[in-house]
Amino acid sequence: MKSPEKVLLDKNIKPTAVRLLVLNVFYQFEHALSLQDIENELPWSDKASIFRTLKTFEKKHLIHSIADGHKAVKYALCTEKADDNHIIHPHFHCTKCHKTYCLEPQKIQFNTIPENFSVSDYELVVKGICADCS
Amino acid sequence: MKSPEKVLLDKNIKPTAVRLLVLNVFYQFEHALSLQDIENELPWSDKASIFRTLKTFEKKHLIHSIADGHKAVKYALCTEKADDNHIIHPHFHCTKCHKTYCLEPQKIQFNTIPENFSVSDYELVVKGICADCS
DNA sequence: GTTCTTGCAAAATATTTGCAAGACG
DNA sequence: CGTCTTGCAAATATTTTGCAAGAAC
Repeated sequence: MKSPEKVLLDKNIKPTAVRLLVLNVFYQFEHALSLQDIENELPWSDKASIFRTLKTFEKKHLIHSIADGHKAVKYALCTEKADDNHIIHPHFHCTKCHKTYCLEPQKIQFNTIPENFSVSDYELVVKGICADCS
Repeated sequence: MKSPEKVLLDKNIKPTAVRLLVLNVFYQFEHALSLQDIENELPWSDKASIFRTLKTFEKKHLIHSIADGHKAVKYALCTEKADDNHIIHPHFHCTKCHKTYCLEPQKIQFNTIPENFSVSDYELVVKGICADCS
């Protein structure tokens, strides 16, 4: 298990106090987190700093954002994975508790893209009821 | 071609002035629209009324919402389609002009859903560059 | 010193509700 | 009358930026 400091350094992110705190929050939860979720976990940190930390993490591909359609955008750690074509990044959004989970990446075939549209990424949100709620 | 009034009546929505205006805006555009987009098209209508119109349309399944991760939620007309299992509802989000298009529904096989998670819907957002921007 | 990060404040953007007047049956 | 719809105002929620102090190199 890599130390949090090393995780950040490997991504070329300076391991500052706020950043380590935010990263640790991600390690604590198995589901995706909104800015508000993280602020709730870190009441003594400033929301703007957390916001900028998330943007930094996202730019450096340490986390990715997920639009699950419920309230704010959520964020989750990126999985180590070759960014191959036609690899889909699936998430599961529970319509009851509104938690969003990352699922295993999966290859798909998809062939209804119109002419002259070029694809860079696929984002799938599966809606339903999670194990905790059923 | 059904008249707008009939479209609303068929969905059990009373065809009022604001609702017809909003519906017509959807007919005018081939891409998905945010609340703000619609307000811009209807400067003499009240945003709250448009908002409630969208919620009504969504509840009656005349339109559906799309979270493409860019700014506000967008809405688009529902296609006539059997709500079969494993039918995916794909949208294309252009990362340059930020327009979101509906793509043709497509059947997929998807098998990385964990135990005890029950699926009700799949929503796919494909990211890339649209024909207008390339 | 120069660059980067942080906290505080506040602006900007987006969503949602309360309420009363009017429309409609 | 009773229900539904609308416009106006305002509350709430969410995202984003400006700026100055301090930390890091």
